[in-house]
Amino acid sequence: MISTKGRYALRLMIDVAMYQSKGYVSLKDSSSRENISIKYLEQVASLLTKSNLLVSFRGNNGGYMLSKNPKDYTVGEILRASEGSLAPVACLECAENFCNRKDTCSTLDFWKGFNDVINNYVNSVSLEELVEKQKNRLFSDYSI
Amino acid sequence: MISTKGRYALRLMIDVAMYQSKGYVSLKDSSSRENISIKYLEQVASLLTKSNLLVSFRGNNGGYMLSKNPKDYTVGEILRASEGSLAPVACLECAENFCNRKDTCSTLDFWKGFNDVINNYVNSVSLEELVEKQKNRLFSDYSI
DNA sequence: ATGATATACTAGTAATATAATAGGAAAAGG
DNA sequence: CCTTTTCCTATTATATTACTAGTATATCAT
Repeated sequence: MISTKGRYALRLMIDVAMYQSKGYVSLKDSSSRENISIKYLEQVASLLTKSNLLVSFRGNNGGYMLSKNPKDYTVGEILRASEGSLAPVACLECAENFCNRKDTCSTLDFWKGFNDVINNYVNSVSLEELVEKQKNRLFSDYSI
Repeated sequence: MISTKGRYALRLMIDVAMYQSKGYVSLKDSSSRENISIKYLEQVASLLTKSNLLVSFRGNNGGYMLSKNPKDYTVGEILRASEGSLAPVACLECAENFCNRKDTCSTLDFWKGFNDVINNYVNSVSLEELVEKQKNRLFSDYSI
């Protein structure tokens, strides 16, 4: 289960991508558009900035911008920066498996396959795809 | 992240499948083979029994057996019985999405795709596959 | 300079979930 | 009747989640 950190991070990245054309996007604006507590969003933004997925600028007219083109982000890197590992079991979190059952475990291969399927999916979706979909949704919104 | 409930449930199902030829498999035996607390394994077994994935028998020479052929179980149903939903986000846990953002959410399609990928994988692996792999591992174990 | 605005960093906290442990009741067989 | 086993409920220590709060620091407009 993905926590609010990862979910908010993804929404923030999409929001920044959609509004950064006019300059740095402040959390005040993002948080009100996305209905997320600004103080909590600060912590999420901090994770993304530390991982160099966002660039921050302090002070008046400050805020955040993307560090690269939306097409060059995968959702996977955004989720891993905010959530930590997406591994379904602890023994697959880092490259080396330290579990002492690893040579006889009846389920390890299954979990490895699961881990691969998860990472293949999140790495196959780009931020750009989500941003374009959302732009189309907003432009074609003829509801009252 | 899959919790101990789901991981132990899967190992228990494999263990029962491997040893049920001689009759009901007791948790005393399974727990010592798998190095899992018997009291905790009781709770896991209870979930599987309530979902009719295991059949229990009380008293002397009692224990658990599978309710059907190993090839007719998917890992998905075992994990869902023990873990609950495997949905990556709460709004996809039940058939109807009650989230009030569902019509404008920029990330819902992504999460739906994620949910599909997860369920397709866990539903594609049968208990039999894991049991056969484990049997081969034990038979070909020439280590001291 | 000063004040408004914004991020950066650290600490605290209520609620919930996890991973057990514990005790006893009920069933079945010898 | 005694042993073995599942069944059921309660308790608990620890960790995680999802925030809230406060303060420091940077930037810009006036």
